[in-house]
Amino acid sequence: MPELPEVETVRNGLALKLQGRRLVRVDQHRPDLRFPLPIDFAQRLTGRQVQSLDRRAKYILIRVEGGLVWMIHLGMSGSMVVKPGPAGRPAAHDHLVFHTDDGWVVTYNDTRRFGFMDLFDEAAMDSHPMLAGLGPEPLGNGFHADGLSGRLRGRAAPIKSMLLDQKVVAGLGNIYVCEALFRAGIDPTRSADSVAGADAERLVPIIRDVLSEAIAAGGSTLRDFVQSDGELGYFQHSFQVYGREGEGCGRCDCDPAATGGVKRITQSGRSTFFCPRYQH
DNA sequence: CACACAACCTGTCAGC
DNA sequence: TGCTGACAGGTTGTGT
Repeated sequence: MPELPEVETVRNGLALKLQGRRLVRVDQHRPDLRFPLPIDFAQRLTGRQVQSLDRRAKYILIRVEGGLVWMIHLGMSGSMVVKPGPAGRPAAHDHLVFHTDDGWVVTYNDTRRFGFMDLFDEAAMDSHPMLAGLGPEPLGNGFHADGLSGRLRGRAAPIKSMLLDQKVVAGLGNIYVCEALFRAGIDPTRSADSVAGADAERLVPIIRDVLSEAIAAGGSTLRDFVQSDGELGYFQHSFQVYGREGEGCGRCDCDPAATGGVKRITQSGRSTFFCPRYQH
């Protein structure tokens, strides 16, 4: 499911219901997600007030009373859905259920269990292994052409793979990398090094635009992704290449029946969608 | 060090 | 209907 826009959408929805509320009960239905949950996770969260919700890359970082940070990563299939209580029977893969003092119920569901959570002291944030070493936020001031070029220069790996690397830029995933490279007319198989310079300069604002538009649309809804309020994001209707193998790309006037349209290839084990006639 | 690939886990869909 | 294989939005760890 979730790349930066989806995680931001979830953070927003959670903030509306959780900020300032106290967690009066936490039901934990299994000891682990992708990794073991911290010792006494549910017990340590119970009774604490939620202070603020932030996002870094694809992580949701929730400050709770007592100087703790509750970290959530949704993995591929995780969701946090908020509903008015009381809670019914947990559905399949409802691994954690959080109850607020004003009667809302937040359920973490994750079929594939690639997601994970942590709970640690605020002071340990900078050195947290999942957060240290992340690249700049693509929507922040720290993301700029000079910096991006610096990280791409000398790298032989394909630009597609480099942009998926969270150390290069934090928060992009398979969909938005494909879409950004398409909009920029950059062939995903080109070496990262060859994109440093003028192409990186064009790419930076395009990445910002794609992400901003997706956030404004409430993210993309694929398969079972739902926002925390149960609404559906609709940015998937704006995809120009992702998931559109064989269709016309809409930018070049090629006839998909004759040229094959959008192509799907595999790079570093992930599907890449692109138009070989429009992207060079 | 840089890069490719398998693994983690479950579900769905296409093809036979 | 049922089986098999491919594939799915991410990240980590291993191997070359």
